[in-house]
Formats: sequence, structure tokens, C-alpha cells
Amino acid sequence: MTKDEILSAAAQIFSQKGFHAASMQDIAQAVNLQKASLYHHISSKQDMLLAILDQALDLLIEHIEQVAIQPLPADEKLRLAMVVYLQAMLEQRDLAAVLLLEHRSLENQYRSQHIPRRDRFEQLWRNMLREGVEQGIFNCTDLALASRALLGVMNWTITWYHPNGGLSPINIAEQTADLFFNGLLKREG
Amino acid sequence: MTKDEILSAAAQIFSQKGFHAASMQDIAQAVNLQKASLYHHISSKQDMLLAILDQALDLLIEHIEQVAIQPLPADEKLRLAMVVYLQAMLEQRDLAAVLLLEHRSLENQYRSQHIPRRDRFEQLWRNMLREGVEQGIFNCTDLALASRALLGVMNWTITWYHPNGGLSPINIAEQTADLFFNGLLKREG
DNA sequence: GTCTATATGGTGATAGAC
DNA sequence: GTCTATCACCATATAGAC
Repeated sequence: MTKDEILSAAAQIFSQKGFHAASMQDIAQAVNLQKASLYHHISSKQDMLLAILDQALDLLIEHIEQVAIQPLPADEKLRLAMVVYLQAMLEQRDLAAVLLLEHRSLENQYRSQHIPRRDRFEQLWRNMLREGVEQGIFNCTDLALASRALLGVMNWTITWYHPNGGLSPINIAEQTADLFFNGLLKREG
Repeated sequence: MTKDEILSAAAQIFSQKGFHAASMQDIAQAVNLQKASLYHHISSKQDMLLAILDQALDLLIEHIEQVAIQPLPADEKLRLAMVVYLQAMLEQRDLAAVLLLEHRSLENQYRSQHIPRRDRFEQLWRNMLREGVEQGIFNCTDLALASRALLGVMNWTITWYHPNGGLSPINIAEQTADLFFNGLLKREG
């Protein structure tokens, strides 16, 4: 048994039941161990949560940064980032769900380790929006609000997506990007 | 002590700590009772959660329905609904946060009571989108996806809004509606 | 309607054998 | 590295006095 296998099982259970409703017993059972044996690999339940959050954030940051550094027009870059982000999110649903919905279960001491990385992640989105404003192609009066709207429209997907629901991740990603870029209203003419 | 006072305190604590992390002890303390005394007013913790979810949903449905029945052009109607919804949500943050983030802590038997109302709520949004499509003013190929994007951009607000954060609810509501209607891209010309 | 006391069971975590 | 056994604690909920 490896630490990664345990974290993977834990992520699945945390995402299904929520951090506090999930017990060490549940996790041990999922990997066919006694719960005491888990503590050979991890030091506490909070420690597991932090590890999962960091792992999820690393995964997403890595994807987004690869897009962010490319010399593309801001609209193409942001669209690509949205598609890449949504695909990664929906293909690693357990990790993403824990990152987005369980991060508040982190106790203060652990949270202070995690927060800086999360800020950097949000900064990536804000910077991509800023580029578009500077290039005169984004219509955006408040960068902070726009980046939160952008994250909202993407992150909320984790609350309703099911892999057998008819829409594929790429399909969802493209349509969501279209809607966010063009808006709901039909253009005149 | 009334049931409503207890539910109100419970909503605040559920929204702060999450349902499972909040104890009956916490709630009793918040209303200056012994935890055993709570059971004179409510029958279980799950019962409290269901009551809060229903209360929150009632509040929001009531607001949205009042807008939905008005004979307005679809774009004006949806914009008004968004503003009304966001204002109600941000002014009743505790209720809304429990509704949006803790509903999955409901056990199956309780959930089956709650789900039909929730479906009706989502149907209200979908219908308003449909009206706009029928009137030829909304650009929307997939009603289900668009309504989820719409709910995402609004509901995510509950995860970051703080009343002393500079932006007022009405301010947030107007800007969010603008962005969702017009899109991020600047129009040509 | 609120209290004290308690039943009953699960929790995260540790000790120490193998 | 995994086990059995156990600790100390907290959870939801109930019983019954006042």
C-alpha cells in the first residue's frame, strides 16, 4: 500500500461524504486496511486533507500555467485555459471536489500553508483577464469580480457533473467558454 | 426560546463550520440552552437541516416567482430575477450558504422531501431562459447547461462574499448580470 | 420549557506485538 | 507495514425531575 493510493481513496470518500462525515474507518475499508495501519502512511486526518488539497492545486496550477505562459492573444489564451481547466477538473473530479468544497475544513494551522498557493492560482486567472483588458479586447470594469464570476461558472460544474450525463467534459468546456465570452444576449444584426 | 431562533442560530453555525462539524452543543451554546433542551423544539439534527433548507428555498422561490410571473421582456425579467436573487442570497447569507453547500448532508429519507422543491426552483430559471430563446433575444443552444452556468455565476458568490468587502450586494448583482448578459468580449465597433 | 444525568456508540489517534 | 487492543473524548439522543 502506498501513500498515494490512500490519498486517492480518501479523496473519493471526502468528495462523496464531505470531510467531517468521512471517517478513518471508511478510508481504511476502501483500501482494505485496519484504520490503525493508515497512520503508518499519514500522520493525521488533517494531514491527509492538506495533502489532497495541495495535490489538486498542483495539478490545476500546472495545467493553467502551461497555458498562461504561451504568447497568445488574450481571448484565445483564456479560452484555452478554461477548456484545459474544466477538462482537468472533470477528469479528476474527486480531487477537484475536495479542493473546491472541502478546503474550509482545514484547521487554521494547515490552512495557512495552503492559502498562498490558492492565491497564486487565482492570480493566474486575474492576470489573464488583465491581459485582455490591456489588449482592449475584454470588457471588464472590475477584475476581481470578473475573475470570481469566471471561477464561479467553471467551479460550479463540480456540483452537478456526472460522467454519464450526456455532456462530455470537452463539450461542457467549449459551451461554457462560448457563453462566458459572448454573453447570453444575441448580438444585434 | 422559539424554534425559529434556534433554526437561525443553527443556520449560522452550519454555514460557518459545515453541518457535520457543527455540534448540537455549539448550537445550544449559541442560544444559551443546554443541548438536551433543543430537543423540545426539534426532533433531530437532520430535522433542523431539512427545516433550514426548506426555509431558505421558500425564501428564494418566493422572490424569484414574483419576478417570473411579471409580463416583461425576457431579458428584463431575467436581469431583475438575478438582481433580486443575489440580493436575497447575500442578505440571508447563512440560510443561502446552508442551502447551497450543505444540502448533500441530508440523509436520503429527508432528501427525497427536499428535492422536488429544489427542482421546481431550478425550473424557474430554465423557464426564464426559454422565454428569451422563444423571443429570439437569448443566444442559447443548451438550456440545461446555460441555466447551470447562470446558477454557477450567482451561487459561487456565497463562497467569497463578505459584507465589509467593498462591494455591496446590489453592486455585485448588477455587475454580474452585465457580465452574464453581454459577455467578456468587447463588441466590435 | 429547561434542567441534570445518562445511554449508546463512534471518533481520531496511540501502544506494542508480529 | 499491518495487525489487535485500547485510550480518551465527543457525538446524538433520551429519561425523568422540576
